[in-house]
Amino acid sequence: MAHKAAQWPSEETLLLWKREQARLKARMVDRDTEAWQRDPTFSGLQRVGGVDVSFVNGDSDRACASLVVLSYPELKVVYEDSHMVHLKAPYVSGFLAFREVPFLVELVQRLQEKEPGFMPQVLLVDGNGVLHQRGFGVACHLGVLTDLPCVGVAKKLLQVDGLENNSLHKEKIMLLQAGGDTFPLMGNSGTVLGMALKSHEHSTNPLYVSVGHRVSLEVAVRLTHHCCRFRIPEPIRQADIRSRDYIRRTLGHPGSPAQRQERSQKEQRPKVCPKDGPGAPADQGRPPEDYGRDSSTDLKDPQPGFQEQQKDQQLERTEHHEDSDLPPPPTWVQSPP
DNA sequence: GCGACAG
DNA sequence: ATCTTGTCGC
Repeated sequence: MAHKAAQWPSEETLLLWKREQARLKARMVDRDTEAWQRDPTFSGLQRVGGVDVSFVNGDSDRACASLVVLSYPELKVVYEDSHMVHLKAPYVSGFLAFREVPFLVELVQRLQEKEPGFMPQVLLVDGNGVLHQRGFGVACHLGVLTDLPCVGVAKKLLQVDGLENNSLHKEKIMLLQAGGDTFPLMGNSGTVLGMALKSHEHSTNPLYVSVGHRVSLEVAVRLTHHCCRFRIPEPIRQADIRSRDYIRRTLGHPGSPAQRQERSQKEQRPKVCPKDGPGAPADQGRPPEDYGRDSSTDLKDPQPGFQEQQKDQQLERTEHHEDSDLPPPPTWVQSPP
């Protein structure tokens, strides 16, 4: 009995969600607040985090949430925490945070409690920041709730405030030459909501970078670019790779009975090396029901459009084997600062 | 009915 | 987000 699939939120729920976004938005800071952000070389920046949530096949509510921390500028993984979760809210464009953010916050809290020395100085988030229907995407949401500097990095343009992925936009993309090239995403309001970034020399489709929290757009873009070994910034890419890997190791392949060894949620190994697995503290057993917001399901159809995206991904596949392998990993590879 | 739709 | 093999290119 899989937990029932979430249903489409009621209008009332959507109203509450919008109100929550407006409330939290008042706390968002859209400028640089850290010393390293002012430095041309980001001197002082040592840890960059990345978060992602990967899903289980057809299950609309089972997923693996991952938080990784990479050293900067080496971009080596120094901390990892992957964790199976039960999603309670459906995906609704404009409300991604209500689906994923509770689990991302939990990952940050676990890090704060167990290895505060590994707390990232900035977090790259898979999704938008202020480039959003109401100027408060998941990167802003996570940033405000954790008070960590956050950058929104989306792979597709969210068409809001007059922004359109039309022929004009595609022309601008074609004009991007070298990795690091950008063009501003100006909404009808005249505000620059974000930047399209050619993140890699051989990358066709740009990334859409926007401010999440406690960072300027300029720094957000420069940092994102400096984190790209491939099209997707390494912190997000590693979080994605490891969360997907965790699912494959834990659930095995759907069609093979040999992999029936399903570890239930107890098996979640937090991180640090002490061979003595601390197991689950005691927090994930009973989530407060008054999550307030939840419900409903929804799935999107893939659109038969561009085939270029796969080109970039293939480029990554051909070379990512250098670090994609991780046995039952000891989470971090460096000594605490 | 048609188009849009971060992850 | 997820489903998947081969294929082309350096």
